[in-house]
Amino acid sequence: MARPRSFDRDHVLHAAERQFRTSGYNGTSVDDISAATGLGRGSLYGAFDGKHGVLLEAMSGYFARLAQGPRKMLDGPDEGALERLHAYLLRAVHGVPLAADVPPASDRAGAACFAAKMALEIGASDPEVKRLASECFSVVRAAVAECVRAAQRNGDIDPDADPDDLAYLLLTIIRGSDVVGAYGHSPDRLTSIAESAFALLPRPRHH
Amino acid sequence: MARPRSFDRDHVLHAAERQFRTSGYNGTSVDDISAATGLGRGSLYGAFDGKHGVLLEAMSGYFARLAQGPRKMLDGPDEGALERLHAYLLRAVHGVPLAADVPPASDRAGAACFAAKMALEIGASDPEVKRLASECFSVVRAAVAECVRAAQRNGDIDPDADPDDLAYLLLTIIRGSDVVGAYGHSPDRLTSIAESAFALLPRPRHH
DNA sequence: ACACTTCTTGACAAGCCAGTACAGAACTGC
DNA sequence: GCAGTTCTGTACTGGCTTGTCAAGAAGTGT
Repeated sequence: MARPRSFDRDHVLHAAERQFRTSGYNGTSVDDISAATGLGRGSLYGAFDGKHGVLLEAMSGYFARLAQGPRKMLDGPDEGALERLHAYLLRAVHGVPLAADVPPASDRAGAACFAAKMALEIGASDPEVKRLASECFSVVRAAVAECVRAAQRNGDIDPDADPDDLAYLLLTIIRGSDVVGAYGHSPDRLTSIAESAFALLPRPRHH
Repeated sequence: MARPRSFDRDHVLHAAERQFRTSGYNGTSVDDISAATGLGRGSLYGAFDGKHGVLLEAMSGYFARLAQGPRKMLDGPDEGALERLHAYLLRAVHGVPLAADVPPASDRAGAACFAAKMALEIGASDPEVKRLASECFSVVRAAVAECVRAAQRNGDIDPDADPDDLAYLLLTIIRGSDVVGAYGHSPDRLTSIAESAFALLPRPRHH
C-alpha cells in the first residue's frame, strides 16, 4: 500500500560496481554514483545507506554472481574434470565478466576481481570489505579444490598432490593475472600463462 | 649560497609511501602526508609538486629499491641458479620490505607491491603510474627469466621450457600472493604456495 | 475518489581538500 | 656582519563532498 521503487535494484548495483571499478572507492563521489545510476541522492540514501552501503551491497551481489561462475564451470562428473579445470583457468585469467557480457579483451583492468580491488584499496581499514573479499576467494578456491579432487579420482592428476595446495596456487595465479594482465600484457600472454600453469599440473606417474 | 633543506628526501618519501600504502592514494590527504612526514605544506609543494608529485617520486624510489632486490638474489653463476630462484620465490610471496626491515608477517597486506597497489587504484586514469608499475613488473620478470635461463644452462630446468613463459607465470604468482596473502591466509600458506610452484617447475627429462 | 504510505527530487549546510600566497626563519658566501 | 637566496610554516580561498531535509510526485487499498 505504498509507492513501489521505480528502479531495478540489481541494475543500479551493477552501475555502481562499474563506477567503483573504474574510479576506485575513494575516487568516486556520491554524485558520480548518482550520475552512473540515474538515482538522486535521496533515493541512494533511502534504498541503500549512502556510499558505503552501496559498496557493501554491490560487493554482496558480486559475490553471489562470482560464486556461480566456478561452480557452473567446474562442478560435474569426475571424467571431464581436468578439461573443465583447463577451460576455467583459460577463462579466469581473462577476468570476471561484469554481467552476461563477454569479458572484453581490450579492458582487462576493468575486468579484475571487484572484491580484490576494493579489498586492496580500503580493506585495511574496512573489516566488512575485507571479509567479503575473503569469502570471494574462498568460494573460488573451494570449487577449484573440488575439481582437482575429481580429476584425481579420475586419474588425471597425481593422487599424491595436495588438492588444497594446488587450489591455493591456482587461485593465486588467477588473482595475479588481474594485476599482471591489467598493465602491459596482451590477452595472448594471459592465455599463455594459463596454459603454462595447466601444463605444469602434476600428472600421475605412469605405472 | 642558500638555506639547505632540513629534511632527508628519502626519509620523507618512505613515510609518504607508507601512508599511501595504508590509506591508498585518494584516501590520503595532503595533511596526512604532512603529518606522516613532518613537513609543512609549503615544503611539500616546493620540494615535490604536491600530492601527485610525491606519489611519482615515491614510486620511482620504490622502483629503484625493487629493481635491486631480484638482481641481488637472482644474478649469479649458473650452478646455484635453481636454488636462488627457490630462495627468491619463498621470499617474494611474503612481500616487499619497505626498507631494510624484515617483512613483518603480521602485516602482509602492508607489504604488497606498492606499484601494483597504486596502479590498481588509479592506474586506469594515470598513465604515469601505469607506466611505472609496468616497469616494476618488467624488471622482476627479466631477472626471473634470466635466472631460469641460467638454471636451464645448468641442467636444472627442462631446456624445452620457454623461460619467458615461466617468468611470466612466476611473476603472476608473486603478484597474486599480494592479494591472496593479504586477506585471510597465513604466512605458512604463502610458503606452501611458493613451494608448490617451485616443485612444479619442469625438470629435465632423465636421459 | 480519497487517504495513506513510500519514493523521488532538488536544495542546503557543515566540513574537507588541494593548491596558493605571504611572511618570517635559516643558512651561505663574501 | 650583511645581503641574498632558499626553505619553512601558516593562513586563506575556491571548489568539492557528504549527509540531511523538506516538499512534491506516484502508487496502493478501500
